[in-house]
Amino acid sequence: MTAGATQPAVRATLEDVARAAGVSLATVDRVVNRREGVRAKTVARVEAAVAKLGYRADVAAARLARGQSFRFAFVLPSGSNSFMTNLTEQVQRTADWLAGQRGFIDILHVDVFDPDVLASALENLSPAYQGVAVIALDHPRVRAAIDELAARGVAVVTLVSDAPSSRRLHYVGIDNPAAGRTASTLIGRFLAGREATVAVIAGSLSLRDHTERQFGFHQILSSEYPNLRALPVIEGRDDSERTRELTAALLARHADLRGIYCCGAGNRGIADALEASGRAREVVWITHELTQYTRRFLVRGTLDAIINQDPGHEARSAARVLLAHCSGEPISPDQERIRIDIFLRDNLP
Amino acid sequence: MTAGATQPAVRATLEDVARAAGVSLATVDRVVNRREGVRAKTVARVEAAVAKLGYRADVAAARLARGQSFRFAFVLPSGSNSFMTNLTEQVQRTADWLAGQRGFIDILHVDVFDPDVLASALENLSPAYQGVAVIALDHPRVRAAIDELAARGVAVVTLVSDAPSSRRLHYVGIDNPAAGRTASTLIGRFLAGREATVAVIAGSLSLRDHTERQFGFHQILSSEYPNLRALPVIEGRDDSERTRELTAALLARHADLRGIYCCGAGNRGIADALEASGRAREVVWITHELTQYTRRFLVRGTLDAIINQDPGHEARSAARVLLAHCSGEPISPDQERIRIDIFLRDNLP
DNA sequence: CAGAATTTGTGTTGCGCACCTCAAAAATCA
DNA sequence: TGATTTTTGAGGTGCGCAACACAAATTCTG
Repeated sequence: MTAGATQPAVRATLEDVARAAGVSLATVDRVVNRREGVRAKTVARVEAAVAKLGYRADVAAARLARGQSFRFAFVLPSGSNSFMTNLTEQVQRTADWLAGQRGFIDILHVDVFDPDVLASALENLSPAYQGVAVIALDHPRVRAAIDELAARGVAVVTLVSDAPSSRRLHYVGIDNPAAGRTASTLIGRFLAGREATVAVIAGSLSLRDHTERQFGFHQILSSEYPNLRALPVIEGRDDSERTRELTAALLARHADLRGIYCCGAGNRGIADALEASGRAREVVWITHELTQYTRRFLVRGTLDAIINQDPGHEARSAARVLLAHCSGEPISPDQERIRIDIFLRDNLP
Repeated sequence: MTAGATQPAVRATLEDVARAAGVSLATVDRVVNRREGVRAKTVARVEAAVAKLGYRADVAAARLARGQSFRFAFVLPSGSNSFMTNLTEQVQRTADWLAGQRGFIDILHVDVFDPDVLASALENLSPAYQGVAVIALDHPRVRAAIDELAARGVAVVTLVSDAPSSRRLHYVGIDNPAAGRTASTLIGRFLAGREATVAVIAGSLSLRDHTERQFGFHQILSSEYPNLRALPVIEGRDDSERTRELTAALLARHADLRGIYCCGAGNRGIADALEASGRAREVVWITHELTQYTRRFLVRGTLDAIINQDPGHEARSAARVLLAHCSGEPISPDQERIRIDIFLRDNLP
């Protein structure tokens, strides 16, 4: 048995460092908090002592002494599909957790799909907030509102849907073109060289994430799977009934339809149409977001794979990024990277 | 715009609760920390005040006042493949993080594949540790060692590899049979009904996780894909060279070999053999764990999918579970559930 | 070398809580 | 009713650190 670097049984305090460096507490404080007025030589002495003792500030004590607290706003959609409901619940849980860390989250519900409404919600946000997480829209007014918040010193993170050219601090969400490519590869591989027609159903092509997904999807489909022919993208407006009708029409018109990629919501409509047509098993259907419904469709075999982003991870990540930024701490990029999950029937959580 | 429940600007303190309940600080303290000697009526009054003010103990202040610190041992394998190297690095990072929370992690390197060595390492562990995370072996002596630790009041979590019938507190790792089923579905779907032979390569069938994976794999293969014929499991001992030879022999002997599932290590050997045979593109190869090598094979197209467990998540989860247990806090199960990641070329992180 | 500027030391306060002691008040019992 | 037990209050201490004021020591300037 080999022991790794064994740590001291109890942590070193600022006083230990002061003693070891032969300086006073105040000087150590000046050094560790990077204040002015300490000679380079003394700084070096203190830093040597810090390194030697392995001193690390006790974050609990530091936060307590600083007495700082944080207030964040999460701007979420008011009209809600299953995914957004999940997300809201996860944000609520994150808020409970953060309340123990002197952080407060207010959840504001807004019609985030109307750029003007969203923008004015952001513009009229109470100045009490040090940070904002928002399901953004890639629209000039929204971008301007985000930039203005940033200019006021408010940390803004975009959640799930990005506003790439804005001055937001960070984007918490998946790489949507990559998600589309993933869907394409799954359909291409599952169809394994067979000649067929493939349909793409989006909620709306004015939503940046849907557009990016279908872009990635078509990119791979056309370059890697010449045997597959993609139909023009259909917009189901994330509405189940409308999506059902569109899907039924597609199935009726195209006897060789073997693949459906849905890059938005409205999955219940697709499931209904597929099951009614009796072709559920021969059509490879891939969609986004694990919900109680998509889970059921996947288990039943109507749905072949789910591409998912974990709302719990996203909520926590947004909170961590805001908190870290406001307390001047670094973030660890690979913990905050939101993965593109693929769920088959067998690896459902 | 609708506002959710807006929280008070600044948290309520114990004193606020005392004032609101019309009792003294000491009594509030007795109630919130569940000490003896308070009348039921008073308890109710205090709890009502707590609820009304939304009081939540400031974890920073509480930890500071309690002055408690924790010491955990992580028992990791000394001989190391890429996955274990990654895991060790992630544990190291977790240790850095935990050091700010009055938690200390010592990493002990042990030959975890020898039950006797592992068991005696656990038996001889310093009593200074309140918690242990261990890559377990499902073996009577190891189980006994874990049970003894648990009996001594040490919290034990198994990491990556479980010892199911032991008295460990928690298992941090994936559901291995489900991972095997996932691999089976991927190979079955990618081969899409074609008649073919499929090989399974394990490190060793005495490793519980490898056995469970191949069990799940065969379960689905035989029930769902009658067109696929599985060869007897081969043991590559997680050694690249040996695995290369075995794979080359398989390829030479079976002209209709179209699928390989590797549920252990030795992937470099498989890649070499596949590429040397010129059949890399026609054979569907699925393996475990994202490493620098498997990533390269996947991008190149030799490998078709990676089934992964996130070592960073596992390291942090183990630490969180130990910390929560030792401070009597609850854990949130779905944050601690380790997912079975599927990586294709397109959704690599 | 005096005087000014810079650097360092001493000391204090308070963050919110846990934990302790001792006394006072209230409830219970005989 | 008085004696006993139970419950409550008041108050203090310290955890490790940040933040500040002010004095002392050191260095630099003319």
